[in-house]
Amino acid sequence: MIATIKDVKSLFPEFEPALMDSLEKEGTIREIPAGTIIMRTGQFIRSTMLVLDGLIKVYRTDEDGNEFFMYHLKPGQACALSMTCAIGQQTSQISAKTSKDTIVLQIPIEKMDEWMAEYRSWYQFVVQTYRSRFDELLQTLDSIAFRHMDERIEFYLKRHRDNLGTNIIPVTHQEIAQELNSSREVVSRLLKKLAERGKIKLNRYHIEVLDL
Amino acid sequence: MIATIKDVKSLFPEFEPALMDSLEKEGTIREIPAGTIIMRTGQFIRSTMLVLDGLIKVYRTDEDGNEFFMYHLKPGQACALSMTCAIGQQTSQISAKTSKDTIVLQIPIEKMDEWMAEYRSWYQFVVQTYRSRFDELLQTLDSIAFRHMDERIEFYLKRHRDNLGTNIIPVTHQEIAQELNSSREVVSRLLKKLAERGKIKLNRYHIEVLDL
DNA sequence: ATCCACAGGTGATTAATATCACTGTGTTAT
DNA sequence: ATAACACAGTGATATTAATCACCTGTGGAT
Repeated sequence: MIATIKDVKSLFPEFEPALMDSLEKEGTIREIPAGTIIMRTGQFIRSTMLVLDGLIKVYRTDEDGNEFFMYHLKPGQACALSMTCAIGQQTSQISAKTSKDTIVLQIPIEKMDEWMAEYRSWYQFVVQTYRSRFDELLQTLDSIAFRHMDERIEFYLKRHRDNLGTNIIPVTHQEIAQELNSSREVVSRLLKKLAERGKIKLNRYHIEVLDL
Repeated sequence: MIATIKDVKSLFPEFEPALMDSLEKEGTIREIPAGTIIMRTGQFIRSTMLVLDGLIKVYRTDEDGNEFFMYHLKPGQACALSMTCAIGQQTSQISAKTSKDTIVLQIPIEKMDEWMAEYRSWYQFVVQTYRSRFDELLQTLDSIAFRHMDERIEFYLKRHRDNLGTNIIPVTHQEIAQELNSSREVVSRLLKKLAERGKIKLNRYHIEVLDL
């Protein structure tokens, strides 16, 4: 436990000491195994989360069960879900799932509000979080609005490489297809072309990024 | 001038009196004719804006000059641009353009920050603004990710009807095509089908929404 | 050893969208 | 009045993506 509070300090170096104390007092460390669905449909959020370790995948779902990858939450980032779920969505929803074993610091939602007035560093962090989530969502929008499927797949792989911190992306063609709202066959064929151009190496259960 | 401050009161009824005073002291009323580009590419933002009257269209552009409609800003809403432009975008950018003659209250960006700590009602407004812009962007993402062009056009028309407050949408097929990143011919053909199904009525220079 | 589920490869076909070429029809400028 | 132009309609064709059908290979589970 001491160890994880130390982690908070190194992951969020800009937090002021008083805020660190409050975090230690009010926050709860939660360990979540890989593959756990943290959030599904428009369920009410009772807490906000700081990611300390691991990786969380945030995606959009529609009423027919289709999915669409939005962005990852990495250590040092906050779950921006609490800001979106408060609004009543009519058709589609947001879901979140751990991509790795993940450790989060859970903070009661009312503290989040209190601290905004109290701690300048918290305020700046929250605003920064809104901004960067918004910006990432815009990049996702760009890729789907302006790019063809092959480029979207490249973008998908780049993001995963960067966020996973490794060139080995453990993902099946089926999963990519789902998260880009395409079909496995299309993804398979386009991946093959990328492999032919030497950009990636295909393997069963994972893809190695060579040069993107 | 007195009239417009009154407008602020009725458009933002939740603002506390002290905040209203500050707004009157620090804010500048600016009148912008329809069709003015307020923001282009990632230019630095020096002020935030409250929309008092009119309508602002916010859209994304890419390096090839393609556009993509994101959402409208209506009276009573704030320009969320200030939150996105701070981040250095690499490829794409945000632009904003007045769809009607528009009146905004311009606020120096540093006040925006100061007031967050000072006025609870300002804080809540800003957070609410982030949330609703995010939510609208998600709806835009949904329509492009999960829907075909005909449904996207319907969604486009619905939004415009609601935000313009009239069934007469003054827009050419070419403009719709641009904002959905499609082509005029495709839009024309799909609009014709919508008209055949009695959902809209086509006219030169404008479209009348009948039943969507 | 056999069966089965799942990853993935591939050809054939269809659907959606984009592009090209051309037409007509009002508006505006000269 | 007429030329120039922007808006819009439409057939033909091309491209991109989705769907269908079917196949192989691999790694359990029994």
